[in-house]
Amino acid sequence: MSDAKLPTRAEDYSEWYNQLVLRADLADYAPVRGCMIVKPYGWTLWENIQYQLDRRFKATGHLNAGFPVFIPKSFLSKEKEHVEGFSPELAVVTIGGGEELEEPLVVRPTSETIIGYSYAKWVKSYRDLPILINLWNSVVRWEMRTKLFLRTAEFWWQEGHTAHATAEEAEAETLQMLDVYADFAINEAAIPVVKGLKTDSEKFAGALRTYTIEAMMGDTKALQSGTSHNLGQNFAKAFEIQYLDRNNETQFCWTTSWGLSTRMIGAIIMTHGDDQGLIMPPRLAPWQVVIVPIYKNDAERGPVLEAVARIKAELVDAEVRVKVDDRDTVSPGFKFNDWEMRGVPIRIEVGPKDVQKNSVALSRRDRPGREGKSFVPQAGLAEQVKTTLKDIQAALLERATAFRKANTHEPTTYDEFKTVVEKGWAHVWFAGGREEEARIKEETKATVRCIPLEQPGGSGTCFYTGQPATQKVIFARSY
RNA sequence: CGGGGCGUGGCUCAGUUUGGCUAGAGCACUCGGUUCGGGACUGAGAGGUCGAGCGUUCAAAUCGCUCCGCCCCGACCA
Repeated sequence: MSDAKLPTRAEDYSEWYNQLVLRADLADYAPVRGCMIVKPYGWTLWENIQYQLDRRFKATGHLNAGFPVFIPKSFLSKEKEHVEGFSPELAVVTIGGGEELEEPLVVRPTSETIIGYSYAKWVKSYRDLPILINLWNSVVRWEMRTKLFLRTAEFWWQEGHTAHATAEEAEAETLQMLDVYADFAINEAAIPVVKGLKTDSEKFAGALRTYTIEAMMGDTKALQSGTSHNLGQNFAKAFEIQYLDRNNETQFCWTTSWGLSTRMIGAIIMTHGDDQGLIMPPRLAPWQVVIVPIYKNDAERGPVLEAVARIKAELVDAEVRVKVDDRDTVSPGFKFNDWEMRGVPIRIEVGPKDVQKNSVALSRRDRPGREGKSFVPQAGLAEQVKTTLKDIQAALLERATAFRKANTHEPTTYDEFKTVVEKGWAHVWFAGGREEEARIKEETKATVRCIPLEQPGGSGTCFYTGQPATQKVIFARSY
């Protein structure tokens, strides 16, 4: 497991990340190029993410459904931009049951097309609308360069697909789900995000508009952490999703789609992790508390384990997710480092002295070393733990927000801009288009992450073209 | 697909330049003993077609050719 120190983030951020994912036991490499195996500890985190998203989807009227992993190849071609966007990264099945297939099947890279096919069958009348469906599944995109959780050939996600009678409704849905993502990121994952609109060159293939939540990672690069697309009538027209309105006139639907993936796990790692390892936000942590029993001999062992069992039961009653590390084969010191690597928010040590004094040692993962360690009475421990978990959750969000603020700059010239995007975000007035974006990317590796929904108002001078600009955008290097 | 690097026990690597003894080390693993409040110590043990194939040679991890795989950098991306 964890036998030595991680490289520090300053030494080699990429290597820090790679080793952490493996050593925190989140995931492993698969025998298939670019694919990953999500291990139980990582999958439990994903389940907690799923639960928090799913309850929000349900609360906004969506239901889950299952759709096929195979999509007829011809479906992909029906929407022009969509096929252009996805063709290069498709996995295609040409043989089934030993026979060459009449029509090759694409392993779904996303389900807009097969959804379009189905919705066209299901929608006849304005009374059938809206359709509000979400899918929990995995999709495959044959990526050139992969990195665990951030970009793999197969990844797990949810994809919501809705169909509406009007453009206004579709836009409202798109923005509502963007809000759901932002609320989830901020309040569950403790990751501050910027809600914004993607530029044309960054939007989803086939969408009218793409909205995004963008987060700053520990190396100041940006990570697109969730997207919500207003598909307009593009897919409705390609798949003939039509209905009769109140006036008995045929209309095309307006559709949306929105997704958030296991990439969020990468975001959690890179937002909160430190040189000791992971720091799990308490609300999503697989284990919120780990209890390490400490004893020298059999005489001490009994009473200690008895106290541990009692404390565990109290925490479980208080609905705290708690793990007792009763491994006899490794030392307490090893366990401390191991669980710090894995990011458990609170560690409780129970030793002979604690048994005598009815106390425990309680350590907060967000404050390493002595500073985060205190000795607290066993009486009222459950309440103390719940309060501390809330504190940690708040502290993580606060720290990440301060970090983002400290690394977001407002350059006004291209020279300043070039320096700034080496090590942070640039929040700038911008009047350029596709061509300017491409040139800036070429020269600085930075791209427009989004046009934030929250705008200062007024106008300014574009840092690049010198033209008057009416909006500020965020430029950054990204994953 | 272009440029660079690397393939030796589970992992990290030494050995390859200059071919030559039974292919080594550390970590991890198994069994025993002592330990246990910040990554324990010790004794014994198990584990290797040296990425694959062909060739050169008395002799190949080591030299040559071919292939395969992985990593890094670029072009593409939730």
